[in-house]
Amino acid sequence: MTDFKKIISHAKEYGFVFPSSEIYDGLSAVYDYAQNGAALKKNIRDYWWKAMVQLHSNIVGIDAAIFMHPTTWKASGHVDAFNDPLIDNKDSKKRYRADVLVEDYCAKIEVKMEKEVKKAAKRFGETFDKAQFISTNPRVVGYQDKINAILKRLGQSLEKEDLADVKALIEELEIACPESGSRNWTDVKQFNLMFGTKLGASAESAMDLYLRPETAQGIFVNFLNVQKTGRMKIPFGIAQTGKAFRNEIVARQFIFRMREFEQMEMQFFVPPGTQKEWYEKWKETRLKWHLSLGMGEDNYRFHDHEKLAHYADAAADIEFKFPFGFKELEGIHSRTDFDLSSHEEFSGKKLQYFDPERNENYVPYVVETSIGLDRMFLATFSWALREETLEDGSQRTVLKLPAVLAPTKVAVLPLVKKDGLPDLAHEIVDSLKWEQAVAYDEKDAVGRRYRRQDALGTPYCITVDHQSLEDKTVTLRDRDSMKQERIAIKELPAYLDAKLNVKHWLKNI
RNA sequence: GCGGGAGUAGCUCAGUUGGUAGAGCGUCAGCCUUCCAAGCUGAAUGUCGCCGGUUCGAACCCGGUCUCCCGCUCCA
Repeated sequence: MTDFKKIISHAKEYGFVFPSSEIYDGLSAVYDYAQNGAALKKNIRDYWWKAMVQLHSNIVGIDAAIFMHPTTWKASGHVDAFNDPLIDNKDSKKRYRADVLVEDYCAKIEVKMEKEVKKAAKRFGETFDKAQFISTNPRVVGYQDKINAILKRLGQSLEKEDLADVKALIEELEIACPESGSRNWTDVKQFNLMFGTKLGASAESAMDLYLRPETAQGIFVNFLNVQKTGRMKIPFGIAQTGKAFRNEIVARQFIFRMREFEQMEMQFFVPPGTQKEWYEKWKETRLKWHLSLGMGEDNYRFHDHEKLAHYADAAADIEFKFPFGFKELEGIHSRTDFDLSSHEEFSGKKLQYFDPERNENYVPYVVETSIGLDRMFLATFSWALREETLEDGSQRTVLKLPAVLAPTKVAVLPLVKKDGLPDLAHEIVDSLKWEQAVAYDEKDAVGRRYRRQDALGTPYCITVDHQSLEDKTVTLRDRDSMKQERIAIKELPAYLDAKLNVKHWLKNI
């Protein structure tokens, strides 16, 4: 594994990833995919789409808009979950969610209250009436009233977005930083992780909108449309790739966490009660997809969530060993019927499926697979980049991308640029370009051209020499082994197809 | 958001006590034709991140600002 800085500069130098608007000093946590990066990204996307949509007769793909009706985000829980009031402690420099600080404070009172109840239980023994005690003991009632008052005030302040009062509450309760014990707080600031924008050109008639923070909701709101028009029978899936946007407080680590990013998602709709087995099945299926690329079993691991999001009854990540450690690459979530039920509630429309086998209507349960395309790009790119020391002691930089994903599959190189070799090379380019991404290069010594293609991740180089003119054969050089073999020009399409066709890569999935 | 470090050619980096910029690699053109970078000749490319200040004079000193990296924090 190469060091992270090297990866970033290689991505820039060889036309994979550029900082956005670089001539204006860039834009924080926004990057552009360049000529080779866009090709690699597209190949990853296609590889996913083929595995998920094309190879599954019961999964279809859609492309929902980035803008959605604002109520969508109320139903999904994002308006609440992605809106955090945060406060910093000036001494410890730690940041907390202001509401959590207050809630933790209440939890402490509750602990005291329980102690009181336990003590009483001991004292009264058999005759202890717990409910009676809680509702009549003045000290316990006092605790309860206090908790209720605090939470009520917190709720109201958050509702009104009265952040000054949230701070006042923290100060009045004399809540101290758990780390430093200090009560030296900053003001409470509201962080909204969703990007807001306006629909409508004139200010008065404009409607507040959000750029979608996840693509999943575009699938949920279309659930019934797809089910009916596609005559889909449960279990079935809807897949989608597309951009999502999050106003991360800290977005960093190159393209790992960007404010604008692309997701590849599939929501799989199943009968209630069967979600657990489908969850396990998709965990396994998705891991197989990753392993099919040959980037090493040891570089992946599952991480099961202890703490679950508001919509999930089970969740796991597939983590990949990035240059900065194991990090989330893909999530598999059992989302229950939370989303569809919530959309039913907010829209007043039924989002149910009639199951002829069960002879009943129900809101399906959902198992989601969600992978970050940019993260997959970074995983692939960082895994592939190597500095190799060869047997003769010389060095080479090589990008060992899985061949099926490489931006350029074949480079055709005339050994020298005379004697008609370029003409034959161009003929070969023209014959191959319908099936493969092909490059042509005649500049510099052929060894140097091999190294150039190595750095770009091109898996095969075809060299046209003088013998080629006589017997219509060329040499074919393999990027990883650097070995060459002589092959007839007319055999090239079949040879390349055997190495590069997606079906050979995905056959075990 | 806090703390630390850094921004000079496409990349990696020099640049002395302030005197208006260099190297290596890469790129381009040509020569040479040789199957694994670093042969020869020539060339292009910089408002020294940006703005302001001090100074006769700023890549260098001062202030501000933007961006990137590391750690903390936050997030799925």
